[in-house]
Amino acid sequence: MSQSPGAPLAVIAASLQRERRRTGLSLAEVARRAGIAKSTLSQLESGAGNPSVETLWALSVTLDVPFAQLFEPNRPRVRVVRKGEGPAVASERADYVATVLSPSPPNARRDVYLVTAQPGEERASDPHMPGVVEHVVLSTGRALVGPADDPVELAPGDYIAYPGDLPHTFRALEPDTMAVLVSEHV
Amino acid sequence: MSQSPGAPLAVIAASLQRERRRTGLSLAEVARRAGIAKSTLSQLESGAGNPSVETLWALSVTLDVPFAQLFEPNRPRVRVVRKGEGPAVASERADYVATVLSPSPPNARRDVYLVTAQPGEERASDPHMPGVVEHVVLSTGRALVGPADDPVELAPGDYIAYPGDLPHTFRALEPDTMAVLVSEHV
DNA sequence: GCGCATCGTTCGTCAAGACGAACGACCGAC
DNA sequence: GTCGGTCGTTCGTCTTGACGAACGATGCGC
Repeated sequence: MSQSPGAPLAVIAASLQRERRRTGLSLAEVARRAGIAKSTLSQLESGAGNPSVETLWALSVTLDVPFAQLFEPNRPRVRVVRKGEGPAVASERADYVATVLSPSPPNARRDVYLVTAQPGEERASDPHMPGVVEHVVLSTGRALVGPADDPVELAPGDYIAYPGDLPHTFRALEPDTMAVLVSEHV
Repeated sequence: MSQSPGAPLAVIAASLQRERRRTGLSLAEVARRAGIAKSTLSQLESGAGNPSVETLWALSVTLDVPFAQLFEPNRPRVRVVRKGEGPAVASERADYVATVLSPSPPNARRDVYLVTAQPGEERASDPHMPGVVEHVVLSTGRALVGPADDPVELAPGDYIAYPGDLPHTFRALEPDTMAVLVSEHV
C-alpha cells in the first residue's frame, strides 16, 4: 500500500480549507457539525494523515459540496472554442467529426464534444468502458442516435441519453448535421 | 462521528465487486496490484469497515475507474426528451427558457439544459454556488455569453466555459437563439 | 490419486486515525 | 484591567483499519 499513486492529500487539505472559508464557519464549528473531533479536522486541513471515507463524507455533507470535489484542485477560467477550432477526435471517417470542447478534469470522466456529420454509412461505436452514459442534443439537421439495436430519430432541440457501454450509433440523415455530445462516466 | 449520514459503504462494496468482475481479475490479484492486503479487500467487498482514502484511491486506480464512481449506485437507461418537452426552469422572463434535459445524479452536480432565448434585455445571472462552471455550446442564432463583465459573442458551433460562481450573462442577439448549457460543479 | 499454486475468508497483532483534554491566543463584555 | 467563551494546535490514549499468517476450498499438472 505504498507503491500506488496516492490520493491527493494535499489537494484534500486545500479543498477543506477553501470550502470552510467559503462557509465562514470556524474549524471548531465545522468539526462539531460533521460530528468529528476538531483536532481531526485540524490535522486534515494541514495535510496530515489519511482520513477514512466516513470522515471525509461527513465533511463533504457539512460543507455542502459534492464528495468528488474535495479531490479536485483547480478552477477553470473562461475558455472559448470557435466552430472549426479545437482538437478533433481521430476518426477514419470524414463524414463524422467530433471536436473536443472540454476534456475531462483529473480523475473524472466527462467530455463535451461538438459532433458534425454528413449522411453516409452509419457511425457505429463499439461499447465504451462500463458506466459511460452519452447525452446528445441535436443542434441542426437530423440524425438517428442511440443504442445500435434501437436508435431514435432526433430533430433540432431533441435530446437523448443512453448507455455508452453498449453498442451505439450516430447516423446523420441530413447534410451538416450538428450535435452536442456529453460523454459522462457515472 | 456517528451522527451524520454516512458514506454509502454498501454501495462501495457493490461497486468494488462489480468493477473487479468487469476486469476478470481475482480478489487476490486486484489487492496485489493495488498494494493492499487481500484480507482488506475481502472485508471491503463484504461491506465491513470504513476504508481510508488512500486504500480506496489505490483501488480506483487499479480498477481503472473514476474515484467518484465507487460511490454511485445505479445505471441510467435510454431517455429521450423532445424539443419543447421536459421541465422548464422557473423564469420570470418569457424570452429566456431553460429546459432541464438531464438532472444531476446523486452526490454530484451537473445538469444539462437546452436554452431557448429571444432578443430582449440581458439575462444576467447572480453567481451560483462556488465551484460551478458553465459550458455553453451555441446551436442556432447568436448570443453574448459569459462573465457579466466580459461576455463573448457566440455563433453556431461556438463554445465557451466560464465560472458560474461569478456574475454571468446570456443575451440573445437573434430570434430563436438556442444553446446547450452544461452546468457542472467542479 | 498427490502435490503445488492460488483462491477467498477468518483471525490475531500492530500502528495510525480519531478521540478528548490541555494549552496559549484571541475576542468581547464588564 | 479581568473574566468567560471560543478559537486552532498539540498531545496522550483508545479503537479500528490494515497487515500477514493460517486455513479450507479449488483447479491444474503429473
